[in-house]
Amino acid sequence: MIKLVLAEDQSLLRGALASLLALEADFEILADRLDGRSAWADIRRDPPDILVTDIEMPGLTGIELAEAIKRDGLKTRTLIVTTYARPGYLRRAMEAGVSGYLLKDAPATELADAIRRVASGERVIAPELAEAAWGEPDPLSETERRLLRLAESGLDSHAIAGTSGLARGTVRNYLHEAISKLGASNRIEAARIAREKGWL
Amino acid sequence: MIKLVLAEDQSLLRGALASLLALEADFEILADRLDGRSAWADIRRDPPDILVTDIEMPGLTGIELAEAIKRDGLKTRTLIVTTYARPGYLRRAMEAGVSGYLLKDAPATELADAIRRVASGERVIAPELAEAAWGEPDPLSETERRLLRLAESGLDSHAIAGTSGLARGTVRNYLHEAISKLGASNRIEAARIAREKGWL
DNA sequence: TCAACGATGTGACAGATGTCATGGTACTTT
DNA sequence: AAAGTACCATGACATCTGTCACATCGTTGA
Repeated sequence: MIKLVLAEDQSLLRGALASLLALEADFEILADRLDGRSAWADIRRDPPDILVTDIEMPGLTGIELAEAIKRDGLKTRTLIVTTYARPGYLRRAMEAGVSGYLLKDAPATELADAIRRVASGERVIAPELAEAAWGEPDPLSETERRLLRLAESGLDSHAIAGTSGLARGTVRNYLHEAISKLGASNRIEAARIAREKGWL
Repeated sequence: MIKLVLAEDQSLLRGALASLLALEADFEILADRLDGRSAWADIRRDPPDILVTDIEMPGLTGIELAEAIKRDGLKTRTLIVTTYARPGYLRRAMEAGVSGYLLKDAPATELADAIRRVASGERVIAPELAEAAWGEPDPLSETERRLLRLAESGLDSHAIAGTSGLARGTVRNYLHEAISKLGASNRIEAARIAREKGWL
């Protein structure tokens, strides 16, 4: 019997998956949660064999859950199920020691199969991503990432300086660095590129 | 027997919903499609009672499907199921004559219920949105919307002028209009606001 | 200790952007 | 016919942005 915990913030999908997986004779669903923090409480109390989780959730992200599991040395293996085919996400997930990374574009029938394979110790990566995993590494520094995020929301250099405690000129220097690293021609394009690659 | 067509581009969700709905004794799923165009072919050939559809899909959007159904006078009633709680989307959906608008945050059990209510002639709107429906109307002209979309991707005024066949100064005037209508302080913030409200 | 390095900051300049006044055309409404 | 309402355009100006050279300061490694 493979014991599962589900973490997914889209209720419709979570409910549908829970019903569907519950139909499989060899699965037992211990809990389904819509945020990372309550899922973590469940996992800690009674570690399941497999955690099936989204990445972007309120509270803790799926990747942070995987890191916590690794840190505490729990037996639980993590299977990420996400919308985003972004190399940066996959890279961070691998570093966090996840055992599987599927896309929500995958056919539903593949999920049960992937869960069984992960449970038996295999590693499952969405084929679309298998190669991209070894794509370019994230070139951004933490500061550049932080400022790019602020710029993305429409703040100007002065406002960014205010909220980040830097000088106006320094902000422009960092954004300039980000722009040139990403081959963009302005901060907007830079933010778009970084987001597409999963670096934001 | 309620005949259904499903249109949803996330295969995992589509598959899970199809399996789940197929379990209901009074539902019959005629087709499940991942793009608007092939769903439209199915609907035209043999109009179902209900179309359950996402909004953002390749080919045709769910709203465009609803418009096509209305235009051709088919008996099919449309139930939108989307991630986006944006007043603008809801407004456009209502204008297209949809019978229901649910969020993917809704519990899975609500979907079958909503389908039955729509089939019996009721109108079902996600409660979170019932009020927002009467929110501010979209203040943007088509041109402003178009240029805002281009600006959002990081093109500068010159590039936008090139791809849209306008003069550089005209582009800035339109963006200025959009910025002031939306109470933003630059084009980036304007694009963000418009997107959040569902006007982009 | 000293050099190297990274994070932060300044000043200057060209070019892009936001703002405003102004004017033209075409289409609709009254 | 007159007024109103998009739409398209130009010119001018202040401000913001992107770029670059250079300076400061603290930490780290040799």
